Amino acid sequence: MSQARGKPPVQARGADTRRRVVTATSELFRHQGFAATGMKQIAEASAAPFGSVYHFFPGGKEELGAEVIRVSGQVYLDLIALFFDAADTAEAGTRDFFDGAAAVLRETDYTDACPIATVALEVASTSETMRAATAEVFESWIEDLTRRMQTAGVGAKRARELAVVGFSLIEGAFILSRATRDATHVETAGAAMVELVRAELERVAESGPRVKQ
Amino acid sequence: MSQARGKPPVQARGADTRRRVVTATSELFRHQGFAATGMKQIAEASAAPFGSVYHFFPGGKEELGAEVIRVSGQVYLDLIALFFDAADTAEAGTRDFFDGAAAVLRETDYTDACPIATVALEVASTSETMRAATAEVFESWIEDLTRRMQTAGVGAKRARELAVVGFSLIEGAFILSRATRDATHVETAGAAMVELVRAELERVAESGPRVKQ
DNA sequence: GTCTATACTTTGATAGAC
DNA sequence: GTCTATCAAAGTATAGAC
Repeated sequence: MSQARGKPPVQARGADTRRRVVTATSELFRHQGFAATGMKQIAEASAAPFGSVYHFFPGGKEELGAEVIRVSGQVYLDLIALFFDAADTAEAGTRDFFDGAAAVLRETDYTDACPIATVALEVASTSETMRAATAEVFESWIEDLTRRMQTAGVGAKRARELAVVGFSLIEGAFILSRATRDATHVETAGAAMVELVRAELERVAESGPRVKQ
Repeated sequence: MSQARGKPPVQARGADTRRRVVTATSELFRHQGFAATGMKQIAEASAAPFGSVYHFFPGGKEELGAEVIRVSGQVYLDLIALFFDAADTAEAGTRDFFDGAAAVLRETDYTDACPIATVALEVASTSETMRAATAEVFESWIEDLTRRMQTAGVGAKRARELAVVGFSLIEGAFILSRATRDATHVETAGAAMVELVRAELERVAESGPRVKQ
């Protein structure tokens, strides 16, 4: 995009390699975590020369890791948008998102849950730069969910509480479902979240119109 | 326990070494996870000779890991009992447990949350024996919480749902709080759980007595 | 930008003296 | 049961030819 005209696309292939490295690393992180993933394994999975990995990420594993966290965070943000924008209400969006997550979990043999939760726990007390990256991503999710709740009519403070609760429910249920290989836990957590959202919207519907009159 | 009588306590000192290895490994796992923890680091932290680690755990890192998961699970089960048995109601026990967890998180600079969550995510798709160990531990927690809810008067099905929701809330909030270094998330999740328990107990109080009359 | 070779460290694990 | 020495393999990272 930034090289739309003028400069020749000398980095066309390189940019593609970089993207492949990030994508492959993201999958490896989600599947086996940060510490268990080696740079050689990353190069192999990316179908990229080993040297290229360090060419694009001179900071090594930590720089690559932080980048992967940010990109994965954006992808998940887009996924949230996909579900909630397609739904008629915040309640329906919540339900569809949890049910969709449970379905994906089953389809992928319980490997495909949160792309960065494993890494987040691994680096929380061991790498300040990566920890900060996970914190930024999680905050962006919480803020997005908060905005959606507010749009649905929920007050700012309560909207953020619901966002934190929704995040916690799905992340915690992911842990339980992956460990037990039983996706119904995600559905149970989803049902609880849907009920919380429904109750809140009902409360808003009762007190909100009163103000408008 | 299996050598309560007959055999002399020839392994008295050895048993102590073994215990130190398990305890030290548990702390290392909680702090930095499974893959990032080395056997040599374990020996050093345990103040045990390297060879002794393999003497007690011939199966290597995986056998030691599974043992650590089980022991940590039991310790946490005792912690649940400590809080809930001291509380007058299930609602109070829930509140105290979440608030206590938040306090510990702050006191330990956000390292001391769930002892096995990091490992559980790491091994979920990479080690069947360790995955099974985490599943067993999580199930024991869920069952314990379910029983406590039932004792408080909640029906079996709903009691298990609340247990799953409580587990998910605290585990998910742990991820968020460790990443952002902000323990209020655990308190927010706790408040939501307390409200769910309170509402359920209220429902039971309204419909339950009717049966008894 | 690509790719190979290599430096250096650390890993999990084993053998064997004590 | 303790402790040291050692192994082969894998880890991260770098240098340098192309």
